[in-house]
Amino acid sequence: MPKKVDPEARRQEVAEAVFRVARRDGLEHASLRNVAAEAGLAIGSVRHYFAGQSDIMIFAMRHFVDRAGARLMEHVRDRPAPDAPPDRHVAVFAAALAELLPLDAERREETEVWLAFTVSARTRDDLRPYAERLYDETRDLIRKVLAAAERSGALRDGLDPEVETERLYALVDGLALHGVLQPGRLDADAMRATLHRHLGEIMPRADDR
Amino acid sequence: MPKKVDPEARRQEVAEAVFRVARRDGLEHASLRNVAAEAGLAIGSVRHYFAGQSDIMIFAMRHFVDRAGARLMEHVRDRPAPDAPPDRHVAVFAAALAELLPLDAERREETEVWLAFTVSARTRDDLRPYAERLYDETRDLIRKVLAAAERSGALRDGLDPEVETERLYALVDGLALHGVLQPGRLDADAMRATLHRHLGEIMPRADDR
DNA sequence: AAGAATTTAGCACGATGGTGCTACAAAGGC
DNA sequence: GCCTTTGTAGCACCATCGTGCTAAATTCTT
Repeated sequence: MPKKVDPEARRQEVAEAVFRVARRDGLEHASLRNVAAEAGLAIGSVRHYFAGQSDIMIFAMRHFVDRAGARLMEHVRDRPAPDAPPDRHVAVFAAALAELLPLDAERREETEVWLAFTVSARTRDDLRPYAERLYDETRDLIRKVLAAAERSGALRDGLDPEVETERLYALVDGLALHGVLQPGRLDADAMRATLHRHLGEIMPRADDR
Repeated sequence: MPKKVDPEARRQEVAEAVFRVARRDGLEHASLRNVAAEAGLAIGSVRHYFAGQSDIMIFAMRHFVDRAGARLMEHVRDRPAPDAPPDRHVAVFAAALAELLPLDAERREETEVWLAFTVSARTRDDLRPYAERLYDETRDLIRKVLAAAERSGALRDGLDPEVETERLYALVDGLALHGVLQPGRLDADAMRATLHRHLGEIMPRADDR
């Protein structure tokens, strides 16, 4: 037998190459040849682990959604003790939401990949299920953040949970979109300031202006 | 001479064909051949009005930005009399911002095209200037909306204009993004409700819940 | 009616893309 | 040492794409 190779690890390496190409040149340039070159592999080698080109895309997107989704779920676990002061809660909420913004290099990369895939999925049936899953999971995270805020007493009274969920979700994704598309006009500090402004408004005791 | 043809009108027809292809199949499928077929023209015919493929893209995006920008600017003109009641002002603001959301078929189409171009411009130097222009113009519209709200007395006191501009802008674009990418999960009413919720918060007298 | 310019049509070439298929290399079991 | 399995490499084919170029069709002007 040849070199022992973990096929799953190989596939993930290829997926990483897809991400790099998508970020640098756009997802439309993630051809078999370009991806193989980016991964430092021969075309035939890549094809040994994937049935075809669309399988690469599907795997890459699934891999991305899995990773991002898992990391989001960690934030649902790592919530502070119920009797912690509201300020502490708000800080944890802000950290969870910051995970969705391109605030540093790593999260910028992830946001760029997210945008490429999620937009592509609009016109690609084979990718849409994963985009929907990520959308639902993210929305769920935000809903849970708001629910936790309410339980901890940090949240303002009289807010409609559904509307506030969509409002916060839209705000975060809008910031992410702007941060990725116009990096020169919206830097990390501005994104943070905007997010904190919003949180300060719906969680008045944490008004940190 | 052959049929008298207005070259500019022809170019715009081609641009419209680009929009249709981009919405249906994605901008990456807006090839010379596909666009020509969509426009009901022969390839050579299209090429008579454009120097090359990238010129088509550039013209199409410029055409889109011009149209969208002009329509946005109309809303800056059509503001109510300064002495109109604040509620009237808020209604006008909401109408201006609704122009940016996929609330009906026409604006949905426009939002889909906007997303395709604006995302593509991230990795295409030749399109980026137009994306930046549209970004700036839209941000300006929102800044002006907030400034007008302040003058009319509808806006809450003590708000930072820059932060509120970015917050409202991110909210609107986030809603537009979600509305276009997840049409089944965020309908027009939900978008309207979310926008009005936000406006009601920063313009307290128009609280329409 | 004739000529001329504009518009339309399309061939041909090279580049790039996905994919079927074959050939070779490597390494563990016998 | 040999064979079998797994991984690597790549050729060949067809489709699509942009583009240079040529040719035909059309209709206005004279």
